[in-house]
Amino acid sequence: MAPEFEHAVLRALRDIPPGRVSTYGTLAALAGYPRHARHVGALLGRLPAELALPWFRVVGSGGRIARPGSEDADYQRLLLQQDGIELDGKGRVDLFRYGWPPQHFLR
DNA sequence: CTATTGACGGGGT
DNA sequence: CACCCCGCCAATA
Repeated sequence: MAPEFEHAVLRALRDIPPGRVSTYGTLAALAGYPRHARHVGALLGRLPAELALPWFRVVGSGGRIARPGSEDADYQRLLLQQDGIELDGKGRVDLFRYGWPPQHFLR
């Protein structure tokens, strides 16, 4: 992918406030690349751990953690909880409550 | 050139 | 919930 894409996505990623989570699709859009959700996932997947970026604040649509069953998924649940985020019984994040950016437009 | 492959997203049954 | 199907788009085979 173009370096510009990666830079824009990482910038949007760093801008997710602690205690909030965004989604692959939303992050792509925020970065200026709508419809590139899959590419955001691919990028996060190959981020060197030493960069210490908040990759764990990104989940799939519906607040689902990616690749259920994987070690990354378990680790992500832990990091999210340490971030002050409560997961529901099925291990999902309530995006209406923690989603970034906020979208609490009722009626 | 076509086919396949994804840390994806929606919609339908 | 389980599947199934389609759209998406860059990289790879």
